[in-house]
Amino acid sequence: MNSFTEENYLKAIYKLLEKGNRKVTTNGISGMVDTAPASVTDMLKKLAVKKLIHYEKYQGVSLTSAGKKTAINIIRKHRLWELFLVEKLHFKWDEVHDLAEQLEHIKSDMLIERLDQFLDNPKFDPHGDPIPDGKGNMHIQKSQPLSELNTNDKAIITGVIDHTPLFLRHIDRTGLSLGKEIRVQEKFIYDQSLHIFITPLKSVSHISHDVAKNILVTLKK
Amino acid sequence: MNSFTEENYLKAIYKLLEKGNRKVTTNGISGMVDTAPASVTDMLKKLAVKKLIHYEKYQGVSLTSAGKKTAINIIRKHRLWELFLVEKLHFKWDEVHDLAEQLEHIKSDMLIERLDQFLDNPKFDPHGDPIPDGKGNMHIQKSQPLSELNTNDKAIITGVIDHTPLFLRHIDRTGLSLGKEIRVQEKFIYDQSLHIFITPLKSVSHISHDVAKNILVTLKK
DNA sequence: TATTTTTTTTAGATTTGCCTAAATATTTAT
DNA sequence: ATAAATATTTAGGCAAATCTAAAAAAAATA
Repeated sequence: MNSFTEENYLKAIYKLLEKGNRKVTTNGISGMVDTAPASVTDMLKKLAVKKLIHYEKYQGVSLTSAGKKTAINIIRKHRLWELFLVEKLHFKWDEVHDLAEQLEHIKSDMLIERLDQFLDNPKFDPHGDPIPDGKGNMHIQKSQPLSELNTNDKAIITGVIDHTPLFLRHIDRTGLSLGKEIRVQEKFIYDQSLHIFITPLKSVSHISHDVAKNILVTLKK
Repeated sequence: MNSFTEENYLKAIYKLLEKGNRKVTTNGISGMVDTAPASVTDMLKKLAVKKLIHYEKYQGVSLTSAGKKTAINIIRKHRLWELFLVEKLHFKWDEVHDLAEQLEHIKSDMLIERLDQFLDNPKFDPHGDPIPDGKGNMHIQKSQPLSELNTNDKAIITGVIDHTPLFLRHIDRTGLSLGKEIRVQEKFIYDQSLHIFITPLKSVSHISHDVAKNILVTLKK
């Protein structure tokens, strides 16, 4: 059985690998788990002994298939709990991260199976991130930042890049939310900001480039 | 903030106090938390410094009001989670203890508030034990062991004394369950076993004294 | 009451996960 | 290609929670 802490390291490594990095660095992990690099080195050795990561001194790390499986399972648990909190306990999408961070470490396969059923085998969490199934498979949506759309493009909001509560609460104020259909009414050349028509609300929002970069959409042809 | 482990000690002490003991012993706690007496002594010192218990060398311990409050809150969380698992995730009543033992340590007042609401502010858990409210108050049912009933007494099953899965599963096989109305059809002098008529099922179960001692009922006049 | 038994505490270690400071590798820049 | 900067690892320690063995106190018994 892996400890709470080990699980957090594996999750951090998984997320860094996912973000493009093919080899993950000690410093990178250090930032992610908010722990001194020297401590990270200690843990890497431990995870290597347990065959959860590939690790060679100074060469960075990657996940073994066992490590990847563990990491994905934690992400599965995290996202299921987030959805539970939002959908059943009526938390807001900016409030659930830290709580799910605790709940994801509860040890019980049966619990997660039941939670999954209870939520009707959901494919996406409240931020639009895919929820891996019991085998680790997940639906990848082909999406792009809202900032890449052009005038008259139609799209659906499918996710966010920035997951901070500050950003999420900001989005709430714009009228945008997951699943909403939108149309780019105008894209301003000067600052790349956008006038977005939100179809179901029949209203228009002005979105800065900084915000648009952090919203993911799927184009509607 | 108290650690996972500290919380378990407080809960153990609370349960021992509840069971009649007015001063709780090191050995008693040791058995409860499954930890060597020497380790218990260490922890007691720590809890005393934190003013969660009253402790004097060799004199046993009791809870301060802060300690009691913490203990009751953990019990509240434990029982709410148990009910959630049974009622919403369809676990059986003999399956939820260990899981709730993990879940009870999740730190979030808001989570518990919401869970409580989600479950409609329940007063009792799946084993008939009272769920303390946010202020620590709980409904005490006046109940007695089934073994104390006499022929023709009518009663409702309201709880169990033995909480082990083995016992709980055994009860399931008898047809008895929480809330069921029963009548003592016959009490055998020889071995104190009982013939119990289960009103809603219109069926009769033979219950040994050992089992009857561990079932709690409320008399119907 | 004196002695034996039991309970509790102290002492000294261990493990996990973390730290800082110093040493060593690697990378970047001149 | 060498020097400077950065990244990583080693070394030595610390705190929490645990252990075993031994000492001390309390309780039970003769």
